[in-house]
Amino acid sequence: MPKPTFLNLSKEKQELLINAAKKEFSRVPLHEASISNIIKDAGIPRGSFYQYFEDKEDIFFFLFDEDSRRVNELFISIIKINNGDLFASFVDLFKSILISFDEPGNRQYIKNIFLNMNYKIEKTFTKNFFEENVKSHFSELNGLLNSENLNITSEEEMFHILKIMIVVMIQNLVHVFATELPIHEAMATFSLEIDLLKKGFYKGT
Amino acid sequence: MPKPTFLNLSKEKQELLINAAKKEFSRVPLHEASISNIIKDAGIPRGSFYQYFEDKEDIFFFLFDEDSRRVNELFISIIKINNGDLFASFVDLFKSILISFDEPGNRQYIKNIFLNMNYKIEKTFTKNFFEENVKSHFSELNGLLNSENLNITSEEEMFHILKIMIVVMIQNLVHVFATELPIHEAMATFSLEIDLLKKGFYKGT
DNA sequence: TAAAAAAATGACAACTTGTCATATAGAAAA
DNA sequence: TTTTCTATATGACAAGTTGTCATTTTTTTA
Repeated sequence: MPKPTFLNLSKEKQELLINAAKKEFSRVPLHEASISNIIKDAGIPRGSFYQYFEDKEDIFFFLFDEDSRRVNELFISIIKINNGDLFASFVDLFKSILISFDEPGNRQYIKNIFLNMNYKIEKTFTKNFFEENVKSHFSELNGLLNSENLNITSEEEMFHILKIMIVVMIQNLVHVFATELPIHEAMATFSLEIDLLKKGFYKGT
Repeated sequence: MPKPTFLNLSKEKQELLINAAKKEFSRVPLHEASISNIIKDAGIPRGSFYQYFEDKEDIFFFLFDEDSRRVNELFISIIKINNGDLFASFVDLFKSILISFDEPGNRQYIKNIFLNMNYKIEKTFTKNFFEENVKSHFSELNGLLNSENLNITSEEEMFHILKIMIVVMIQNLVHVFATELPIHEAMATFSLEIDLLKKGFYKGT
């Protein structure tokens, strides 16, 4: 979380820093990013940076939390369009993220994030779907989704299904960003895996 | 990959370095690890380190590749015990890994790895199950697994099922290591997710 | 035993990072 | 409008890091 001092800054100065940070996080992943580069690019003195943020993780997660919140909003709207169809919604979300990857300024930034998707980053990404502080939010999601055709007996199972869908989607995204797989191939693979999840791995005899 | 010079070293000197590295990777995750600490602990001059390894990633993956190879061997033996039952085997593997986590020297080392499980680490872990250079190995796995009761129509689907099972297992492991969840609770959660995967998310109407 | 190749060594330049004493600006009080 | 107090800005600095490379030492080869 940025310190209050940062929030008191003018929008312009805030953006100056944000842009410099995004540029650095596009160049290299978080753990290789250099605060020196960010302040040089933003043209602010070193001491000021530490007046605004704890460290580079702090500014990184400030950016990323915003990004993942946007993805979540997108997901909510996609679910509505699909009348609560969980599977169709994930396929659409997947495609939307792939398309945004092809937008000019995003490519390296997104790639650096996904190829270094560790616990903390994944948790930030996922918590906007349903966690602790957002518990009420999970209910919102739960209300939007059509669970009629889902093979579940409790809300807990619904939670685990979502968890699995998300991790499978993330894994597919990582794979795409790592191998620069064309969109249509990525879509085919992801759809195949979603189908497997739908029908189940086990064939009762 | 270590340089030839390292492999020419006596086993004792190799272990000296390996142990120092493992100690450092137990203290902090890879990206925070310091070569200075490793060489100080091993009592070798700085230049020597670079004679043996490219950088800290190099020695990290030398260790981790060995670790994940051991896990794979374990997995193979577990499958045999379970007569090729994919689901039972994953549950057993999950439990084995949890138990090894409770062994003294391992705890922090394993935790640091799983909480920073990025693409490269996951790929190293996974490749020993079935990838490119080990393609023949996937066939071995494929031969061991009992696919009679699996809901698949091709070897490709089998590959995707394995991929999903692994990523779900990893996600559960990460969760356990992050929250210090007791083994029995972890087992319950993982079993529940495996059951969901078995029966499928979609209820045909 | 002399020459050539391989390995060991540690000082060094070129970076990092986070801190802190000091300077400056802004707001509140007198 | 001064004075006082508080918040912010600043950049030099200590303490650390990394990878390199000229030299020395050891081992092989001829």
